[in-house]
Amino acid sequence: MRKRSGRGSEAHALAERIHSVAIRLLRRLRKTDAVSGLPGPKLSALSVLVFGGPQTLKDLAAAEQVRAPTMSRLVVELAADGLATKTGDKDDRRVVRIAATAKGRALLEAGRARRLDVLTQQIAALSRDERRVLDRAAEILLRLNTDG
Amino acid sequence: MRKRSGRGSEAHALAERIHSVAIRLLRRLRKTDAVSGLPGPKLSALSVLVFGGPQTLKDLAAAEQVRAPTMSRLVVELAADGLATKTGDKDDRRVVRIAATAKGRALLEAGRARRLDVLTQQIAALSRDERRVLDRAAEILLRLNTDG
DNA sequence: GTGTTATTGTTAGCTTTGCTAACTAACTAT
DNA sequence: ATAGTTAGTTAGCAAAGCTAACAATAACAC
Repeated sequence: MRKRSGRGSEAHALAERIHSVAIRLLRRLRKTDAVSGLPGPKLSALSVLVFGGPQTLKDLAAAEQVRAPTMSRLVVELAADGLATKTGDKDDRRVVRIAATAKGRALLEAGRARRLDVLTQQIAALSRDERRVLDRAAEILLRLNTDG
Repeated sequence: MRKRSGRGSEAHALAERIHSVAIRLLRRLRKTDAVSGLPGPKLSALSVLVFGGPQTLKDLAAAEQVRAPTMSRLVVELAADGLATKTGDKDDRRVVRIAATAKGRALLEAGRARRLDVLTQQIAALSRDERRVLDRAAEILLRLNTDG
């Protein structure tokens, strides 16, 4: 065990709390998957397609921090459900361009809204100051995730 | 599609960002599981045992927001690794009291530290103000999770 | 007391999502 | 041309979640 003190131990304790909160938050949200009809990872990938535009499989996998075979299967399943399309690239015939369909866009909005409904309402009930704190925290964590 | 405006849409957008950040954070942390030797959910259950003391299976499942059969299996596996023990209750012979072993306690600390090492270092590198924001955010989210 | 109901935990079997290893197809460079 | 690199897929495995069905025990009703 490494010795920790001062800022180190403080950072460690904070890391544990954030870790713990994130686990419980996602477990809670997952319970609504059955209602929304689309599990979290697919919803998340679809979201990247909708908001980030068409992507290659590689980029999509990177954006979702997942390996290529994992994303390959997710995309096959999204395509089977008519939520996304796979199109060969003209210039480089190895790559597959993946895009959300209109049905995918529609389902995304409905699905995400329902999945996040409780959380949305809870957040709406917070004070303006508390929402600002959450907003800034999300920004900071996003930065940490991307810097990697 | 429900119409959203004002505080509603703001809350919805914030909920999406938090959701997204949480997913990516945990995916990132999971990559170190192989190193720590113990996957996230087991580490998390062990943590509850260490910090919350011996528990029945039902309480442990509830604490981890997981169904009984899921926790049952996790506990069997923890016990197989010598990290936890299962003891029959004297008064009510249906219940099983689950406790962390010394080995479990030791591994918990080492494992969690390693799992959270990168995050800890990143947090330590933040400004004091940023750490305060994360701390408050964790507090708020914890409250939302528990109120649920 | 005896029969019914509720609670605790387990077993069996399914699903989803992640991985690595091994492969094909296609592009790049020497 | 030949070698190496890159994009994606396929196959097969493991972890972790679930429901349904069951056994054992406790609690309750009468």
